[in-house]
Amino acid sequence: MAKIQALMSIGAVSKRTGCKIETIRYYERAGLLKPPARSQGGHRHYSEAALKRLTFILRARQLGFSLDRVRTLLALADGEGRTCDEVHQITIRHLQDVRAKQDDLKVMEKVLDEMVSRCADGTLPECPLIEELFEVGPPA
Amino acid sequence: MAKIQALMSIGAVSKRTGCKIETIRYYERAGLLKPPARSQGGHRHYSEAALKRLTFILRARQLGFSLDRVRTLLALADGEGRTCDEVHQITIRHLQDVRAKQDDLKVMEKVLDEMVSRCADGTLPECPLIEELFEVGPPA
DNA sequence: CTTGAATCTGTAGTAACTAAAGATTGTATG
DNA sequence: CATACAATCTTTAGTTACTACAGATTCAAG
Repeated sequence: MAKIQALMSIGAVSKRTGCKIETIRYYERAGLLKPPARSQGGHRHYSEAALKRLTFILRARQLGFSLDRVRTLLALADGEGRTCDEVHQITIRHLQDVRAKQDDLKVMEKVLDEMVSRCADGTLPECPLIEELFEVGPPA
Repeated sequence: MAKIQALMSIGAVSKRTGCKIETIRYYERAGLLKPPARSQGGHRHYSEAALKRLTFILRARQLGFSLDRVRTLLALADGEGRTCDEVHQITIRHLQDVRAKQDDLKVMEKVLDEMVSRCADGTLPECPLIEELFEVGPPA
């Protein structure tokens, strides 16, 4: 009673997901994708389920989850006892990380913007930008 | 007519800059810091100028410049023909990168925030967060 | 002079891939 | 069926910016 499944080559999966072949193999090595069926010659053949799993990984990566967190997320999705609570926790924590990163970048942006405007045209022989970076004290 | 200079050990430089010893040596290997003077026994001795240079690197890194860009910046600072213009260009480009990264993070934040609020309490047996990530179409 | 802290070099590990070499397999066509 | 060529295979090394050892010296204080 096994379901009839159309299996895909790694190239086909790559095309359908936009994920490079090497990366797919890398995810397998990294334990995120289960080792797929093989042809007699050893070529990988993927099921639709495997493709879905890869999509999950790709989506999570797009959202900035580390591979390690993706691994955890997948483990939760795999295990029966998925309470949703842990997933919730991980996502919240990640959201906090994303916000913290934004704050860092905002600070960078501000300083850079000030530096650039202080040196608006780039025609001076001495460079205020460089001087600023060389200053020993804290940034203006 | 050489200037009298108080030389510092690598540990002293580390303490004054907050940069780890290994990182200082790494910057030397990476060609960002010039090989310093050595004692007879081979220990590094740094001048104030070297410390300033390290400060420059650290400051630029804090602002998110890649080591490669820092290298370029230092080369410009070193060379006589520093018009400031190139420095200006690099900084502007970097500022654009910083802004682009912020935009990416904003998108992530939005999606994550929506996901979390859709799954507010984490008490459900099935997890909307997980389901969402498994969806094959584009994210909501 | 002796100890203990500091430093030395060199290698390997981290994250998340990417690339390339060289061998093998799969498949389309004559 | 033969053959050519594309696709895939494994393994290894490169990337970025460090960090962390191990084992050998060297420095500085008492």
